[in-house]
Amino acid sequence: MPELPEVETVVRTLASRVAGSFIHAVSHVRHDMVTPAQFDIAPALTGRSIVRVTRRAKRIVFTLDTQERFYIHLGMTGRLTIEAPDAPLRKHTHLILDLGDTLQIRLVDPRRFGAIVWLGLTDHARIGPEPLLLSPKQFAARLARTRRAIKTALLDQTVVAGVGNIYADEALHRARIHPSTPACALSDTQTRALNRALKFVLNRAIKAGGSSIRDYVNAAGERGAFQMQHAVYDRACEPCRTCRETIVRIVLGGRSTHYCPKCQSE
DNA sequence: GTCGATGTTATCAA
DNA sequence: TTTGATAACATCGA
Repeated sequence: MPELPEVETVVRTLASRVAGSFIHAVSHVRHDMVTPAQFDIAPALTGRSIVRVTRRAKRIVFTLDTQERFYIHLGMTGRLTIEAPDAPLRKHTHLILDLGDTLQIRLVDPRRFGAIVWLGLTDHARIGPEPLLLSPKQFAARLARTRRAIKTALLDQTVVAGVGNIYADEALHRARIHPSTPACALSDTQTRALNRALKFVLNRAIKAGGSSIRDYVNAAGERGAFQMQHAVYDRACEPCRTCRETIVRIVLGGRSTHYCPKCQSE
């Protein structure tokens, strides 16, 4: 579900409501979703205040009054929502932060591919740069280092951090690049086009509140609308919105990949 | 009931 | 070192 635009939307809908809040209690902790493995997250959070909520790649980062931090990753099916304490408990609720009489933050994640990661005062492990802040030159240099298919390289979080299956396909279509092209074989013109396309698509998706294909909702429980604007993702066998050619679905690096054979010829 | 698919990523082996 | 395959999991639809 959640790639950079979805996570950004969750952060935006969450931050203003919970920044400055005191954490009264922590419950429903699913301990096998917590990293480090034996870390007891509840006492670390209880009695702290949330100073701010920010995004790094697909991670929702909470900074506490102690300057310690933790982040939540939503995996494929995670939802992080603001709820009233008396709201019915959804199945697969794996964390509840009690922020007072009227406010809770709840993590619901059926597949449990998400994670609750305590950082403390340490930094994030090494992941790639934010795609929205990346210069064409930096972008080209990172892509030149790998021979994998460009689609696969875009999904590698150490190359750029935050792009997932939807926005990789969408950006490649916009840049008119075939997803199987080796990353290191892209021309200067192509890497520049892809850099621009990636930023354009991500910014557009953020404006639309993200893509809701199935589970994704923002912190207020609302769906995104960007799926209405998808050029190729989840549109196999449908006509390309640019040229009317039929969109094709293939599997690349184990992930379904959608492209237009005419706009994105090899 | 079975099979294959789903927006992610850590881990392992070649 | 790099990269491809697999597993972690629940749910839905054919």
